[in-house]
Amino acid sequence: MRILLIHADYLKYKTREKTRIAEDIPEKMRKGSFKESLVVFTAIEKEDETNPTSVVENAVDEIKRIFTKVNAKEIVIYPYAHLSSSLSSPEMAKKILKKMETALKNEGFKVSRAPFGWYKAFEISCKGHPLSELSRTIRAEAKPEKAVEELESKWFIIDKGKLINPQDFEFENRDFKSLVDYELGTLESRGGEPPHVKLMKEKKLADYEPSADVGHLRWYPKGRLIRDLLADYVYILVTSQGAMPVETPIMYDLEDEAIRVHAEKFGERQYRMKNKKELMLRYACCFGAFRILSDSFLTWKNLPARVYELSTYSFRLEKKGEVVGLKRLRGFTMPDLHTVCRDMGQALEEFEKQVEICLKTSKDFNVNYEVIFRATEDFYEDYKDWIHSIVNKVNKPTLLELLPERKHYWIAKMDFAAIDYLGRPIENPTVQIDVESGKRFDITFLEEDGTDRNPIILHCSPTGSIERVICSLLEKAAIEMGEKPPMFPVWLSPTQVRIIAVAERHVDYSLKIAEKIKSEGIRVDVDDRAESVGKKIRDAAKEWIPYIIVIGDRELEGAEFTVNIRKTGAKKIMKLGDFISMVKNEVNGMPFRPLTLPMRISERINF
RNA sequence: GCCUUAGUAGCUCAGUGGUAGAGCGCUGCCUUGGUAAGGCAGAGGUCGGGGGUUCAAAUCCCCCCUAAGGCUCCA
Repeated sequence: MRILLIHADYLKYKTREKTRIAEDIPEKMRKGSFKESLVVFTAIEKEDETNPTSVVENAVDEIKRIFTKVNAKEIVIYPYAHLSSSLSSPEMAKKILKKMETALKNEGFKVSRAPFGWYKAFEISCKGHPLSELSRTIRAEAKPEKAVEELESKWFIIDKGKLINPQDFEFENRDFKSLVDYELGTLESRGGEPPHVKLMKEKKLADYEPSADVGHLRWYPKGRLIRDLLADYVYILVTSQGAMPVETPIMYDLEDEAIRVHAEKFGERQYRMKNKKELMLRYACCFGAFRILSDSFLTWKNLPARVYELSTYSFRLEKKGEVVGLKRLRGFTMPDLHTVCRDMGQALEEFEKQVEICLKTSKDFNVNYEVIFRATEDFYEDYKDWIHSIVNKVNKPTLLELLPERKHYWIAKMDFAAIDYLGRPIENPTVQIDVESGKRFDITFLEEDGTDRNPIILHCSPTGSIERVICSLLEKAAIEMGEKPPMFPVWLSPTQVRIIAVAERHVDYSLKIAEKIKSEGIRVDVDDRAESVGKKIRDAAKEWIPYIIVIGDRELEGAEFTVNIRKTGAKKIMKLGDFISMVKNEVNGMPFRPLTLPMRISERINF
């Protein structure tokens, strides 16, 4: 709180016009006139909201002290926003100002208060003696640190239906051991920059954007193409499961009680912005989805109801030192599926389906996930059999965390993590059972018996953030380097087929073949540069292109092509039709988008 | 956010007080080639930004920005 104290001969004010945040006042408060008074211009600040009682106490003490010193006759509290650039909410300000007034009255002072939120004309005559103008910053006393001991989680490994103490478990798999060590805080980190950072730049997918905030990336055409393909992938995946895509705003008004409470739980990691309103940038799609659901008329017949949004972007003000590459960003894109469930039975059924789609993404990306199931102890006791059946679906040892009590909005969740080159987990898909938000966001549905109920809500991101998916793919490639040629899955490769024209006279024919391949829904380009064949092969390999076809005199005459297949390193002589079928078979069922770069690579920008 | 380290051409880096460098990439020319770098030439720099010390600063000092590593944290 900031206050400016003026010892005045007189103060006169008159209300002119209301502002949006004006308090309702009785007629007699519309103007005021005071003599020999201590006028306290007051601005209530953001930080006062955390401990208003203590701020009021401290302010009252200070005002009392000065009042006695200057020997004034009465006190006037005058709201004056201009003393601070970090104001509290108007509601809180009104509350605190009134509390100050009451507290001072209770101590026997003659106190008046000018109305809050009005444009006022005023006239003041300052006495001009040394103590007649004073400014003070009032703070809440430092809150004694809460000595609440955090209850510790219990950790187990579920393997073939048995609970095993992690210390006694015999690990057969590097990734799972890394995950367990990381979660239990015993991971010995090898250190070093995760290799995907270099790769994302080298492959011209993405780069840091120094002119934005830390942790916001620029995406080049190839990276953008991969992002779009992944977005298409998740869209098809969730809509095939009955999800309804929506789109909601990226920023929310903190005056909304439910949003504020939900946001406070997220702590300091929010982006906030303030002009007329105080707004927060969303850190997930929950707000938008919940607002749609709470404004909808839901009945038991509608449930389960699945609402999907790809958050381009979600914002989290991660600590600077923690932001790295594609792994931890301040602006990222996350598929977010919310499922409204009638009761726990339905929630468990849906949870199971969502675990299945999370596992499917592992197959489609060809990325291994290790798995953690987290639940409160109560939930574990009540649903032990169900948990074990879910873990069975995963079909490998799974880490189990049991929380002594509910800390967050969920009572159970399953997290899937890829493991990076350095052995650290990249948290990707997740499914969570939320028992809190239904009530908090006033989401209700009409039950069969005619009563209104709050639903259970599942949160699910079937892939984790798009950036982290790409991160996992690059980290996996880095791990495989040396053993085999690193590459993306063919359906995600920006260029799927590169045609190399041996000499200039082969370019026209190369382009003709390329057009044919392109018309089959395959991304193809032509290296028409005046470079040696060796050089062009090398460059294509550096781009991790899955298939390379060289076209020279031989191909001009015959009907067969030599194809370099990256995955196996094989050189195969094929007819064009057979080649096209082979590629189509490889990308079968996966989304397709055309190449968004010039077909002739001599025309390309070197990003 | 804290501690440590770094920032020189588009990229990777050399240069420790005295004329701004190399390789790759780029542009042009020569070469028209058959499976992982053909040859020659040229362009390209506010040496991260600002301030200071000095006759003279990429180089020494201070502040800031950005990045990396570690710590801590991530419903």
